[in-house]
Amino acid sequence: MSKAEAREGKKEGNASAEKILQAAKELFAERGFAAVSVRDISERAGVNKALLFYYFDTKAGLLHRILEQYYQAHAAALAPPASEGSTRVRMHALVTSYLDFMEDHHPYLQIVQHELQSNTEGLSMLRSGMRLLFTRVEELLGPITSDGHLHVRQFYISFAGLVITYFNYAPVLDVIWEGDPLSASNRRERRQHLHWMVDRILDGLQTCNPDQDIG
Amino acid sequence: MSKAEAREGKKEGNASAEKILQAAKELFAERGFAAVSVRDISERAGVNKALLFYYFDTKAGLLHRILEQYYQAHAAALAPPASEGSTRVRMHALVTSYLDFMEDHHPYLQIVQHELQSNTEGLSMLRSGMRLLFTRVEELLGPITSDGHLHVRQFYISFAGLVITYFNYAPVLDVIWEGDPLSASNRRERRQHLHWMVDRILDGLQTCNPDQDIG
DNA sequence: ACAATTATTAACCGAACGGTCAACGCCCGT
DNA sequence: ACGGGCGTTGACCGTTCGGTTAATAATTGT
Repeated sequence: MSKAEAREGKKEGNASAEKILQAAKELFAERGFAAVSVRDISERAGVNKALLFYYFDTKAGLLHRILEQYYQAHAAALAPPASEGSTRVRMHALVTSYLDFMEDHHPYLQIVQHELQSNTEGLSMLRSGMRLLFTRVEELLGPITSDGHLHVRQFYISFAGLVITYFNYAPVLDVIWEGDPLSASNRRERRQHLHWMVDRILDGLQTCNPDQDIG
Repeated sequence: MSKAEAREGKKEGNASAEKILQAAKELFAERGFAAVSVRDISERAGVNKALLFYYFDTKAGLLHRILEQYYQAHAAALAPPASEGSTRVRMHALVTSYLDFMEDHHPYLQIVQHELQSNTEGLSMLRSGMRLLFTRVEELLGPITSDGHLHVRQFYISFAGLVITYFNYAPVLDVIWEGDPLSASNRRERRQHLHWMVDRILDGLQTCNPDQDIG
């Protein structure tokens, strides 16, 4: 066990460590892991550069810690808030909580997107986070899809894509949208559209077989 | 006009320049712009490092050139292949050609995703590329959506998200899929699902008003 | 009060970075 | 045969990188 790992356990809530984490979250999201230097982070956090290595062994260790926190929070946010109600109601609740988390943790998606392209060890964490959401969708859709679990994975990645892409492409959507795509009214419009999409998909699942051949 | 810009015009098809472009495409896609050094690129291309600055003024200029090529190719790929047929048929054709391009130009999406997070000038190119695809979707869906152009932008980003996300998350989908998500059979399964989604959405557009309030 | 532990700092390190430059081989028109 | 571009090279430059270290300030247990 390294010094920094031991430090994590004891002094989790240290003020300087928190400032470093916050600064690193922002910078990794803005420019990506490789484009951010430890000097950048320490300067924004207002602490000495060496402190970063005191609390987190390496620059990569800092990212690791950040992703860990986010995945934990994401898993908690997707914990069954109301396991009552119809599949349709629970599906809408799932999408809503997914959207809420994205809006409340803006750097999260950007860091994940960056991590997706650089083949680091962080991908294994992403996998386990994904598995959780997949399980939830499987619970909801598995019983009602025509051939059970075979196609749930398709719906899973489709739902995730519908939610994620809007935030992912927000920096360049301003040419199509009026004003900031992340403004309150535009986020509301997006929410309405997504819930409409969920309903159309669930309608289709109840009346059709997704196994048709089109081309 | 810089030396390298002049060079681009004259000796576009130079063998060494092409080797550099190819190596850079691969590496930028694998690790992202910031994580790749010009030494990495020149080594994979098998040429001297200084040649990179001879043909492209800077490392950023090289990325610029690559994106330029890809956007040109993407625009061409989405050119109206068959403007005949019903909205439904043309919509399926659009999704098909989008999928084709993604499968044929693997580094493209990865480079774009990286560019999306780093606020470089390259974003303006991304915007113009986006506008083209949006115009196409607008032609197809505008006339049949209940309140015209107001919601087309929502469908646009939704369709794009459905197509893109699968490739974007491919590196971590292997835990949910069996085998490589990019294998021929798995790509075929994804295509079928997407065409089914398109049909369900078009069904909904013809019978419903997307303006309902759900929350 | 004081020793021990913890937190913080400035100075420093070798390596790698993007980029420059003078020179060299090579082909080609004359 | 030879002079002039073009393509190519290795050696070099200043800067910045992630990371270390020894010393010091602050806090804590007794």
